Amino acid sequence: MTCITQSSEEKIKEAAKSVFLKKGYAGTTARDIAEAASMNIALTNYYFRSKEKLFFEIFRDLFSYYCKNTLKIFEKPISIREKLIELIEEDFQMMKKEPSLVLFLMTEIHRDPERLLPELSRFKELLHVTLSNQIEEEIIKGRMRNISVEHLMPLIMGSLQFVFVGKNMNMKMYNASEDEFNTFAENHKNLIISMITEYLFIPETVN
Amino acid sequence: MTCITQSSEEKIKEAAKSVFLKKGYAGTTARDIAEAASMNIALTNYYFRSKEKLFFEIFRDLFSYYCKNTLKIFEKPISIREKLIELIEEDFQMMKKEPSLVLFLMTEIHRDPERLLPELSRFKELLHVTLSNQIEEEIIKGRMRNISVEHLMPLIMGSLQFVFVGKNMNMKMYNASEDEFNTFAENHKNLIISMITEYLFIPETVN
DNA sequence: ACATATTTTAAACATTTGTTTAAAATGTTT
DNA sequence: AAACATTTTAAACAAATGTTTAAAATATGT
Repeated sequence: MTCITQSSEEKIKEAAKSVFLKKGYAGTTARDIAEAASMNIALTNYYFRSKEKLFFEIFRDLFSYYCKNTLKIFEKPISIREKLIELIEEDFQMMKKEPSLVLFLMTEIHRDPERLLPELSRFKELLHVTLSNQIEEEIIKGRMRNISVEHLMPLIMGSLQFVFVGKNMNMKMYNASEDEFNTFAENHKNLIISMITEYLFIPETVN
Repeated sequence: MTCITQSSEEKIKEAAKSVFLKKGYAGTTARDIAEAASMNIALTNYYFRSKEKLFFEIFRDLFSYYCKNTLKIFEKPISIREKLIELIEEDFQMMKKEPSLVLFLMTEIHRDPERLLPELSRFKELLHVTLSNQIEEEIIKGRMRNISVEHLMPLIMGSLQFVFVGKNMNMKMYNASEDEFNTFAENHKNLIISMITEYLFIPETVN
Protein backbone atom coordinates (compact mmCIF):
# COMPACT_ATOMS: atom_id res chain seq x y z
CA MET A 1 0.00 0.00 0.00
CA THR A 2 2.81 2.46 -0.80
CA CYS A 3 1.19 5.64 -2.08
CA ILE A 4 3.09 8.09 -4.29
CA THR A 5 2.94 10.75 -1.62
CA GLN A 6 2.79 9.51 1.91
CA SER A 7 2.55 11.80 4.89
CA SER A 8 5.35 11.64 7.43
CA GLU A 9 2.91 10.24 9.95
CA GLU A 10 1.98 7.39 7.61
CA LYS A 11 5.61 6.78 6.71
CA ILE A 12 6.53 6.40 10.37
CA LYS A 13 3.60 4.13 11.10
CA GLU A 14 4.38 1.87 8.15
CA ALA A 15 8.02 1.65 9.13
CA ALA A 16 7.20 1.05 12.77
CA LYS A 17 4.80 -1.70 11.81
CA SER A 18 7.41 -3.58 9.84
CA VAL A 19 10.04 -3.19 12.58
CA PHE A 20 7.65 -4.20 15.37
CA LEU A 21 6.56 -7.23 13.35
CA LYS A 22 10.16 -8.30 12.95
CA LYS A 23 11.65 -7.49 16.35
CA GLY A 24 8.70 -7.16 18.70
CA TYR A 25 8.01 -4.27 21.05
CA ALA A 26 10.92 -4.79 23.43
CA GLY A 27 13.41 -5.49 20.66
CA THR A 28 12.57 -2.32 18.75
CA THR A 29 14.20 1.01 19.52
CA ALA A 30 12.95 4.45 18.61
CA ARG A 31 16.02 4.83 16.44
CA ASP A 32 15.22 1.59 14.58
CA ILE A 33 11.88 3.07 13.64
CA ALA A 34 13.29 6.45 12.63
CA GLU A 35 15.91 4.79 10.47
CA ALA A 36 13.41 2.46 8.81
CA ALA A 37 11.23 5.48 8.02
CA SER A 38 14.22 7.63 7.00
CA MET A 39 12.98 10.30 9.36
CA ASN A 40 14.29 12.29 12.28
CA ILE A 41 14.15 10.64 15.71
CA ALA A 42 11.98 13.34 17.20
CA LEU A 43 9.17 12.85 14.69
CA THR A 44 7.94 9.62 16.25
CA ASN A 45 7.14 11.46 19.44
CA TYR A 46 5.91 14.51 17.57
CA TYR A 47 3.22 12.47 15.81
CA PHE A 48 2.55 9.65 18.24
CA ARG A 49 3.65 11.10 21.59
CA SER A 50 5.45 7.94 22.68
CA LYS A 51 6.80 4.63 21.44
CA GLU A 52 4.15 2.85 23.49
CA LYS A 53 1.24 4.83 22.04
CA LEU A 54 2.51 4.14 18.53
CA PHE A 55 2.79 0.48 19.38
CA PHE A 56 -0.74 0.27 20.75
CA GLU A 57 -2.10 1.87 17.61
CA ILE A 58 -0.24 -0.59 15.41
CA PHE A 59 -1.17 -3.55 17.56
CA ARG A 60 -4.85 -2.64 17.42
CA ASP A 61 -4.68 -2.30 13.63
CA LEU A 62 -2.95 -5.65 13.22
CA PHE A 63 -5.22 -7.48 15.60
CA SER A 64 -8.40 -6.31 13.92
CA TYR A 65 -6.84 -7.06 10.54
CA TYR A 66 -6.30 -10.57 11.87
CA CYS A 67 -9.90 -10.94 13.08
CA LYS A 68 -11.76 -9.07 10.38
CA ASN A 69 -11.47 -11.62 7.60
CA THR A 70 -12.57 -14.42 9.88
CA LEU A 71 -15.72 -12.64 10.99
CA LYS A 72 -16.55 -11.57 7.46
CA ILE A 73 -16.46 -15.16 6.29
CA PHE A 74 -18.50 -16.40 9.22
CA GLU A 75 -21.25 -13.90 8.47
CA LYS A 76 -21.70 -15.20 4.93
CA PRO A 77 -24.86 -17.20 4.20
CA ILE A 78 -23.00 -20.39 3.33
CA SER A 79 -22.60 -23.84 4.83
CA ILE A 80 -20.23 -24.66 7.68
CA ARG A 81 -18.08 -26.69 5.37
CA GLU A 82 -17.74 -23.78 2.98
CA LYS A 83 -17.03 -21.39 5.85
CA LEU A 84 -14.21 -23.49 7.19
CA ILE A 85 -12.61 -23.99 3.82
CA GLU A 86 -12.84 -20.29 3.04
CA LEU A 87 -11.40 -19.50 6.46
CA ILE A 88 -8.39 -21.69 5.86
CA GLU A 89 -7.85 -20.26 2.38
CA GLU A 90 -8.17 -16.66 3.57
CA ASP A 91 -5.94 -17.27 6.56
CA PHE A 92 -3.35 -18.84 4.33
CA GLN A 93 -3.31 -15.84 2.02
CA MET A 94 -3.04 -13.47 4.95
CA MET A 95 -0.06 -15.29 6.40
CA LYS A 96 1.60 -15.52 3.03
CA LYS A 97 1.38 -11.75 2.88
CA GLU A 98 2.38 -11.14 6.49
CA PRO A 99 4.19 -14.23 7.78
CA SER A 100 5.26 -12.64 11.07
CA LEU A 101 1.79 -11.49 12.04
CA VAL A 102 0.62 -14.42 14.14
CA LEU A 103 3.86 -14.85 16.05
CA PHE A 104 3.93 -11.12 16.68
CA LEU A 105 0.39 -11.08 18.05
CA MET A 106 0.95 -14.15 20.20
CA THR A 107 4.20 -12.85 21.64
CA GLU A 108 2.85 -9.45 22.55
CA ILE A 109 -0.38 -10.84 23.97
CA HIS A 110 1.64 -13.27 26.02
CA ARG A 111 3.62 -10.37 27.41
CA ASP A 112 0.63 -8.30 28.47
CA PRO A 113 -2.82 -9.77 27.79
CA GLU A 114 -4.74 -7.39 30.06
CA ARG A 115 -3.50 -4.24 28.39
CA LEU A 116 -3.68 -5.49 24.83
CA LEU A 117 -7.00 -7.33 24.83
CA PRO A 118 -9.46 -5.22 26.78
CA GLU A 119 -12.41 -6.02 24.54
CA LEU A 120 -11.74 -9.54 23.37
CA SER A 121 -15.00 -10.95 24.67
CA ARG A 122 -16.84 -9.09 21.92
CA PHE A 123 -14.97 -11.13 19.35
CA LYS A 124 -15.85 -14.30 21.20
CA GLU A 125 -19.54 -13.44 21.12
CA LEU A 126 -19.49 -12.64 17.42
CA LEU A 127 -17.87 -16.00 16.83
CA HIS A 128 -20.64 -17.68 18.71
CA VAL A 129 -23.47 -15.87 17.02
CA THR A 130 -22.19 -16.53 13.55
CA LEU A 131 -21.07 -20.10 14.07
CA SER A 132 -22.31 -21.87 17.20
CA ASN A 133 -25.94 -22.21 16.19
CA GLN A 134 -25.06 -23.31 12.71
CA ILE A 135 -22.69 -25.96 14.03
CA GLU A 136 -25.24 -27.22 16.52
CA GLU A 137 -27.75 -27.63 13.74
CA GLU A 138 -25.34 -29.70 11.70
CA ILE A 139 -24.49 -31.85 14.67
CA ILE A 140 -28.16 -32.51 15.46
CA LYS A 141 -28.75 -33.43 11.83
CA GLY A 142 -25.95 -35.95 12.19
CA ARG A 143 -23.89 -34.40 9.44
CA MET A 144 -21.05 -33.25 11.65
CA ARG A 145 -19.05 -34.51 14.57
CA ASN A 146 -19.90 -33.21 18.01
CA ILE A 147 -17.39 -30.41 18.51
CA SER A 148 -17.56 -27.00 20.14
CA VAL A 149 -16.40 -23.74 18.59
CA GLU A 150 -13.88 -23.40 21.40
CA HIS A 151 -12.10 -26.48 20.11
CA LEU A 152 -12.83 -26.08 16.44
CA MET A 153 -11.16 -22.72 16.03
CA PRO A 154 -7.76 -23.51 17.58
CA LEU A 155 -7.85 -26.84 15.80
CA ILE A 156 -8.08 -25.14 12.43
CA MET A 157 -6.00 -22.06 13.12
CA GLY A 158 -3.35 -24.00 14.97
CA SER A 159 -2.46 -26.54 12.34
CA LEU A 160 -2.26 -23.88 9.65
CA GLN A 161 -0.69 -20.97 11.50
CA PHE A 162 1.93 -23.01 13.26
CA VAL A 163 3.76 -23.53 9.99
CA PHE A 164 4.16 -19.76 9.72
CA VAL A 165 4.93 -19.26 13.39
CA GLY A 166 7.86 -21.60 12.87
CA LYS A 167 8.64 -20.30 9.39
CA ASN A 168 12.24 -19.32 10.02
CA MET A 169 12.87 -22.59 11.85
CA ASN A 170 11.42 -24.62 9.02
CA MET A 171 13.32 -22.70 6.39
CA LYS A 172 16.54 -23.23 8.32
CA MET A 173 15.82 -26.90 8.91
CA TYR A 174 15.13 -27.73 5.28
CA ASN A 175 17.45 -25.17 3.71
CA ALA A 176 14.37 -23.84 1.96
CA SER A 177 14.07 -20.64 -0.03
CA GLU A 178 11.14 -18.26 0.28
CA ASP A 179 9.47 -19.85 -2.74
CA GLU A 180 10.07 -23.38 -1.53
CA PHE A 181 8.60 -22.50 1.82
CA ASN A 182 5.50 -21.04 0.20
CA THR A 183 5.00 -24.18 -1.86
CA PHE A 184 5.40 -26.26 1.27
CA ALA A 185 2.92 -24.09 3.15
CA GLU A 186 0.41 -24.33 0.34
CA ASN A 187 0.62 -28.11 0.31
CA HIS A 188 0.21 -28.08 4.05
CA LYS A 189 -2.86 -25.91 3.75
CA ASN A 190 -4.43 -28.37 1.32
CA LEU A 191 -3.59 -31.24 3.64
CA ILE A 192 -5.33 -29.47 6.49
CA ILE A 193 -8.43 -28.76 4.42
CA SER A 194 -8.55 -32.43 3.55
CA MET A 195 -8.05 -33.60 7.12
CA ILE A 196 -10.44 -31.16 8.72
CA THR A 197 -13.28 -31.78 6.33
CA GLU A 198 -12.86 -35.54 6.24
CA TYR A 199 -12.70 -35.73 10.00
CA LEU A 200 -15.44 -33.25 10.86
CA PHE A 201 -18.12 -34.05 8.35
CA ILE A 202 -19.93 -37.35 8.36
CA PRO A 203 -20.64 -38.61 4.86
CA GLU A 204 -24.34 -39.07 4.11
CA THR A 205 -25.28 -42.73 4.30
CA VAL A 206 -26.84 -43.83 1.02
CA ASN A 207 -29.91 -45.93 1.69
CA MET B 1 14.29 -29.22 40.45
CA THR B 2 15.00 -26.96 43.44
CA CYS B 3 17.76 -28.53 45.47
CA ILE B 4 18.20 -27.77 49.17
CA THR B 5 21.49 -26.03 48.55
CA GLN B 6 21.86 -24.45 45.17
CA SER B 7 25.03 -22.78 44.01
CA SER B 8 24.84 -19.14 43.06
CA GLU B 9 25.55 -20.04 39.49
CA GLU B 10 22.59 -22.44 39.42
CA LYS B 11 20.34 -19.94 41.17
CA ILE B 12 21.09 -17.31 38.57
CA LYS B 13 20.56 -19.71 35.70
CA GLU B 14 17.23 -20.90 37.07
CA ALA B 15 16.06 -17.35 37.63
CA ALA B 16 17.25 -16.21 34.23
CA LYS B 17 15.46 -19.12 32.60
CA SER B 18 12.14 -18.19 34.12
CA VAL B 19 12.52 -14.52 33.27
CA PHE B 20 13.65 -15.21 29.70
CA LEU B 21 10.72 -17.58 29.24
CA LYS B 22 8.32 -14.91 30.37
CA LYS B 23 9.75 -11.77 28.80
CA GLY B 24 12.03 -12.97 26.04
CA TYR B 25 15.63 -11.93 25.48
CA ALA B 26 15.02 -8.31 24.53
CA GLY B 27 12.44 -7.77 27.25
CA THR B 28 14.69 -9.04 30.01
CA THR B 29 17.20 -6.80 31.80
CA ALA B 30 20.23 -7.86 33.78
CA ARG B 31 18.55 -6.37 36.84
CA ASP B 32 15.40 -8.47 36.25
CA ILE B 33 17.55 -11.57 36.44
CA ALA B 34 19.46 -10.44 39.49
CA GLU B 35 16.26 -9.59 41.31
CA ALA B 36 14.59 -12.89 40.40
CA ALA B 37 17.64 -14.72 41.71
CA SER B 38 17.98 -12.45 44.75
CA MET B 39 21.60 -11.89 43.88
CA ASN B 40 23.89 -9.00 43.18
CA ILE B 41 23.86 -7.52 39.68
CA ALA B 42 27.52 -8.21 39.08
CA LEU B 43 27.20 -11.96 39.62
CA THR B 44 25.54 -12.61 36.29
CA ASN B 45 28.62 -11.36 34.50
CA TYR B 46 30.94 -12.96 37.04
CA TYR B 47 29.55 -16.42 36.27
CA PHE B 48 28.36 -16.10 32.68
CA ARG B 49 30.45 -13.22 31.33
CA SER B 50 27.51 -11.57 29.57
CA LYS B 51 23.74 -11.54 29.32
CA GLU B 52 24.01 -12.90 25.80
CA LYS B 53 26.21 -15.85 26.80
CA LEU B 54 23.82 -16.73 29.61
CA PHE B 55 20.95 -16.55 27.17
CA PHE B 56 22.62 -18.83 24.65
CA GLU B 57 23.28 -21.40 27.35
CA ILE B 58 19.66 -21.32 28.47
CA PHE B 59 18.34 -21.38 24.93
CA ARG B 60 20.42 -24.43 24.09
CA ASP B 61 19.18 -26.22 27.21
CA LEU B 62 15.56 -25.44 26.46
CA PHE B 63 15.79 -26.35 22.82
CA SER B 64 17.30 -29.75 23.47
CA TYR B 65 14.79 -30.31 26.26
CA TYR B 66 12.13 -29.62 23.63
CA CYS B 67 13.63 -32.07 21.11
CA LYS B 68 14.88 -34.79 23.41
CA ASN B 69 11.54 -36.35 24.32
CA THR B 70 10.47 -36.46 20.71
CA LEU B 71 13.57 -38.30 19.56
CA LYS B 72 13.42 -40.70 22.49
CA ILE B 73 9.90 -41.72 21.54
CA PHE B 74 10.73 -42.07 17.88
CA GLU B 75 13.59 -44.43 18.68
CA LYS B 76 11.30 -46.84 20.52
CA PRO B 77 10.51 -50.16 18.81
CA ILE B 78 6.78 -49.46 18.53
CA SER B 79 4.31 -48.81 15.75
CA ILE B 80 3.82 -45.45 14.09
CA ARG B 81 0.42 -45.13 15.61
CA GLU B 82 1.83 -45.67 19.08
CA LYS B 83 4.68 -43.28 18.42
CA LEU B 84 2.38 -40.47 17.38
CA ILE B 85 0.06 -40.94 20.33
CA GLU B 86 2.96 -41.05 22.76
CA LEU B 87 4.41 -37.95 21.11
CA ILE B 88 1.21 -36.02 21.60
CA GLU B 89 0.86 -37.18 25.20
CA GLU B 90 4.47 -36.34 26.03
CA ASP B 91 4.28 -32.99 24.31
CA PHE B 92 1.14 -32.18 26.19
CA GLN B 93 2.76 -32.94 29.53
CA MET B 94 5.79 -30.88 28.65
CA MET B 95 3.70 -27.87 27.75
CA LYS B 96 1.58 -28.24 30.82
CA LYS B 97 4.78 -28.00 32.84
CA GLU B 98 6.32 -25.19 30.78
CA PRO B 99 3.54 -23.41 28.90
CA SER B 100 5.75 -20.58 27.65
CA LEU B 101 8.40 -22.83 26.17
CA VAL B 102 7.17 -23.14 22.59
CA LEU B 103 6.33 -19.48 22.16
CA PHE B 104 9.71 -18.57 23.64
CA LEU B 105 11.59 -20.84 21.25
CA MET B 106 9.62 -19.67 18.23
CA THR B 107 10.06 -15.99 19.08
CA GLU B 108 13.77 -16.20 19.64
CA ILE B 109 14.37 -18.38 16.59
CA HIS B 110 12.34 -15.94 14.51
CA ARG B 111 14.57 -13.15 15.74
CA ASP B 112 17.83 -14.84 14.85
CA PRO B 113 17.62 -18.30 13.27
CA GLU B 114 21.23 -18.41 12.03
CA ARG B 115 22.79 -17.81 15.41
CA LEU B 116 20.44 -19.98 17.41
CA LEU B 117 20.12 -23.02 15.16
CA PRO B 118 23.56 -23.80 13.84
CA GLU B 119 23.13 -27.57 13.98
CA LEU B 120 19.46 -28.09 13.32
CA SER B 121 19.98 -30.35 10.31
CA ARG B 122 21.19 -33.09 12.65
CA PHE B 123 17.78 -33.13 14.27
CA LYS B 124 16.13 -33.34 10.87
CA GLU B 125 18.21 -36.36 9.94
CA LEU B 126 17.45 -38.14 13.19
CA LEU B 127 13.78 -37.53 12.53
CA HIS B 128 14.12 -39.12 9.13
CA VAL B 129 16.06 -42.13 10.28
CA THR B 130 13.67 -42.94 13.07
CA LEU B 131 10.45 -42.23 11.26
CA SER B 132 10.61 -41.88 7.47
CA ASN B 133 11.29 -45.51 6.65
CA GLN B 134 8.69 -46.72 9.07
CA ILE B 135 6.08 -44.39 7.60
CA GLU B 136 6.94 -45.41 4.06
CA GLU B 137 6.44 -49.06 4.98
CA GLU B 138 3.01 -48.36 6.42
CA ILE B 139 2.03 -46.38 3.37
CA ILE B 140 3.14 -49.14 1.01
CA LYS B 141 1.18 -51.65 3.04
CA GLY B 142 -1.85 -49.44 2.54
CA ARG B 143 -2.35 -48.93 6.25
CA MET B 144 -1.59 -45.25 6.27
CA ARG B 145 -2.27 -42.20 4.17
CA ASN B 146 0.47 -40.95 1.89
CA ILE B 147 2.08 -38.22 3.94
CA SER B 148 5.67 -37.03 4.39
CA VAL B 149 7.37 -36.43 7.74
CA GLU B 150 7.80 -32.80 6.76
CA HIS B 151 4.03 -32.38 6.81
CA LEU B 152 3.24 -34.86 9.53
CA MET B 153 5.28 -33.20 12.26
CA PRO B 154 3.94 -29.64 11.96
CA LEU B 155 0.48 -31.10 11.56
CA ILE B 156 0.69 -32.81 14.93
CA MET B 157 2.80 -30.27 16.81
CA GLY B 158 0.87 -27.34 15.40
CA SER B 159 -2.60 -28.30 16.43
CA LEU B 160 -1.48 -29.17 19.94
CA GLN B 161 1.10 -26.51 20.66
CA PHE B 162 -0.92 -23.66 19.27
CA VAL B 163 -3.30 -23.89 22.19
CA PHE B 164 -0.37 -23.18 24.52
CA VAL B 165 1.19 -20.56 22.28
CA GLY B 166 -2.09 -18.67 22.60
CA LYS B 167 -2.63 -19.65 26.22
CA ASN B 168 -2.91 -16.15 27.63
CA MET B 169 -5.19 -15.11 24.80
CA ASN B 170 -7.45 -18.09 25.31
CA MET B 171 -7.56 -17.59 29.06
CA LYS B 172 -8.47 -13.95 28.57
CA MET B 173 -11.07 -14.74 25.93
CA TYR B 174 -12.93 -17.31 27.98
CA ASN B 175 -12.24 -15.83 31.40
CA ALA B 176 -10.63 -19.15 32.23
CA SER B 177 -8.58 -20.01 35.31
CA GLU B 178 -5.36 -22.00 35.17
CA ASP B 179 -7.24 -25.20 36.00
CA GLU B 180 -9.97 -24.54 33.49
CA PHE B 181 -7.40 -23.91 30.82
CA ASN B 182 -5.63 -27.17 31.61
CA THR B 183 -8.88 -29.09 31.35
CA PHE B 184 -9.58 -27.40 28.05
CA ALA B 185 -6.09 -28.21 26.79
CA GLU B 186 -6.44 -31.84 27.82
CA ASN B 187 -9.73 -32.18 25.95
CA HIS B 188 -8.11 -30.56 22.98
CA LYS B 189 -5.23 -33.02 23.13
CA ASN B 190 -7.66 -35.93 23.08
CA LEU B 191 -9.51 -34.42 20.17
CA ILE B 192 -6.27 -34.16 18.26
CA ILE B 193 -5.31 -37.75 18.99
CA SER B 194 -8.70 -38.80 17.70
CA MET B 195 -8.50 -36.67 14.59
CA ILE B 196 -4.91 -37.53 13.70
CA THR B 197 -5.31 -41.27 14.11
CA GLU B 198 -8.66 -41.45 12.37
CA TYR B 199 -7.43 -39.39 9.48
CA LEU B 200 -4.00 -40.93 9.06
CA PHE B 201 -4.64 -44.59 9.51
CA ILE B 202 -6.74 -46.56 7.11
CA PRO B 203 -8.89 -49.20 8.82
CA GLU B 204 -8.15 -52.76 7.72
CA THR B 205 -10.79 -53.95 5.29
CA VAL B 206 -12.37 -57.14 6.57
CA ASN B 207 -12.66 -59.66 3.73
C1' DA C 1 46.61 -18.81 62.50
C1' DC C 2 48.04 -17.42 58.39
C1' DA C 3 48.15 -16.97 53.43
C1' DT C 4 45.67 -17.71 49.38
C1' DA C 5 41.85 -18.23 46.43
C1' DT C 6 37.07 -17.63 45.71
C1' DT C 7 32.81 -15.26 46.11
C1' DT C 8 30.01 -11.22 46.98
C1' DT C 9 29.27 -6.40 47.30
C1' DA C 10 28.42 -1.35 46.35
C1' DA C 11 29.64 1.84 43.30
C1' DA C 12 30.79 3.44 39.11
C1' DC C 13 31.41 3.01 34.05
C1' DA C 14 30.30 4.04 29.16
C1' DT C 15 26.34 3.26 26.00
C1' DT C 16 21.91 3.11 24.71
C1' DT C 17 17.34 4.10 25.74
C1' DG C 18 12.88 7.10 25.09
C1' DT C 19 11.89 11.73 25.15
C1' DT C 20 12.21 16.86 25.02
C1' DT C 21 13.85 21.30 23.57
C1' DA C 22 14.41 25.27 20.95
C1' DA C 23 15.69 26.81 16.71
C1' DA C 24 15.45 26.24 11.71
C1' DA C 25 12.85 25.15 7.62
C1' DT C 26 8.72 24.87 5.26
C1' DG C 27 3.88 25.64 4.36
C1' DT C 28 -0.33 28.52 4.66
C1' DT C 29 -3.12 32.56 5.06
C1' DT C 30 -4.15 37.16 4.51
C1' DA D 1 5.44 40.05 1.56
C1' DA D 2 4.30 39.73 6.24
C1' DA D 3 2.36 37.01 9.88
C1' DC D 4 1.21 32.81 11.35
C1' DA D 5 1.05 27.83 11.89
C1' DT D 6 3.10 23.55 10.90
C1' DT D 7 6.81 20.46 10.19
C1' DT D 8 11.61 19.11 10.57
C1' DT D 9 16.07 19.31 12.55
C1' DA D 10 20.28 18.77 15.58
C1' DA D 11 21.31 18.63 20.07
C1' DA D 12 20.57 17.63 24.51
C1' DC D 13 18.14 15.39 28.44
C1' DA D 14 17.46 12.10 32.29
C1' DA D 15 16.83 7.40 32.99
C1' DA D 16 17.92 2.68 32.04
C1' DT D 17 20.94 -0.50 30.00
C1' DG D 18 24.96 -4.14 30.19
C1' DT D 19 29.27 -4.32 32.17
C1' DT D 20 33.43 -3.47 35.05
C1' DT D 21 36.01 -2.25 39.09
C1' DA D 22 38.15 -2.60 43.35
C1' DA D 23 37.33 -3.50 47.90
C1' DA D 24 35.01 -6.43 51.32
C1' DA D 25 33.49 -10.90 52.88
C1' DT D 26 33.87 -15.67 52.92
C1' DA D 27 35.89 -20.06 52.06
C1' DT D 28 39.91 -23.11 51.51
C1' DG D 29 44.38 -25.07 52.14
C1' DT D 30 48.46 -25.48 54.89
